[in-house]
Amino acid sequence: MYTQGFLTGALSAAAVYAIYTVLVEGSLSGIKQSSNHDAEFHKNDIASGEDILKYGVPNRGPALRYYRNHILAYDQSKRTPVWVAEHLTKEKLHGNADRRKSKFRPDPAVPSMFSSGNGDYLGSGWSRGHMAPAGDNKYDQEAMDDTFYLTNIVPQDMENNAGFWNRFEMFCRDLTKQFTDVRVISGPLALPNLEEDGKKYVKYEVIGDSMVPVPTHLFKVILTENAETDQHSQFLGAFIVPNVPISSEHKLQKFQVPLEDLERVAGVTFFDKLDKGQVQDLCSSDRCQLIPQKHFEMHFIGRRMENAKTVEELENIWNEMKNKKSKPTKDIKNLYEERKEELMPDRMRAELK
DNA sequence: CTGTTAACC
DNA sequence: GGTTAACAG
Repeated sequence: MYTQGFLTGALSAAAVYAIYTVLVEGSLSGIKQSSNHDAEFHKNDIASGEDILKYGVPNRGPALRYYRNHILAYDQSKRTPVWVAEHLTKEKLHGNADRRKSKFRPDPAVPSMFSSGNGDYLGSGWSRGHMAPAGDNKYDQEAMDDTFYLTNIVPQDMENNAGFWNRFEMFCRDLTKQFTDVRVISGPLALPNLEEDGKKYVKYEVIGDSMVPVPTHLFKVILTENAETDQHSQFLGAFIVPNVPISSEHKLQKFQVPLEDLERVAGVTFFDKLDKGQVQDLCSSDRCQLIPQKHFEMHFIGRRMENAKTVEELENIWNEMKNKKSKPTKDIKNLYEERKEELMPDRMRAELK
């Protein structure tokens, strides 16, 4: 397609035909055409793989790696995953696994020359973004620990990671409330950019001594189904999100793309064995709503209030929120009053009486 | 929840 | 270096 476009754009139709006849038919130079009659000759001419690969195949391709609760294809030349697949269920989202007990570290199974290190990310300006989220593995500490291997990590914009992408991951988890099975495949992309000279270039920063590529975009493919009900209704959505801060004004659907478009740029097909004819659009019926930014903020303000150790700290959180002009919800206000009462020293309480 | 940085032994 | 505490979206 590209070749044809290039040729017809640069040359006349007659010239194109001339080139065609030279290359394919060999009519002008008298080159003997190869035909099906020669097939046997070529067949015998094929070298034996045993000979060529006597000393093994180059071990540089994407390799499948299996962990407790996710599987990924790892690109050793980029020190990042190509894709990471996981299976979300309600059960896996509940438990006592604590991310504070986990540490980012290289997967010991990956040769160090093909692995990134924490030092690559330190001071780089980019955060270590999980592809399989830690929060999807509350049921098991070791499964959560697995997600902290750097094989599962890509350089990600901090605000994107903590904000939009975070809410995107929450959205995936919330889907388990409607569906028994949620399958998610995530990964980095390096997409071409149209530059001033009118040409497209793939350009990305690399960080640290390992030169870890900073993806221009991240993708997710989500497939949901209900095993319990007889209806085979499955829903699928593919998304490409730029690796930059994304304001809460943007809806998730803005980043939805046809699955094939993603597959084309990712160089991978997803859910190959799925009968796509039966599958419906995940985002139909208004199903692709991220949790509202306000609820998102209030959730963490609530957590901070619960952890506040002094009245001053509590007041600071309260005032900080007010300064941001985000009005507290009723729950937050109740929590504030509650904590205030709890943290109030006995003597102060006595003085009030 | 998502993370980083600074300080410490 | 590994762990802890404080901080930020």
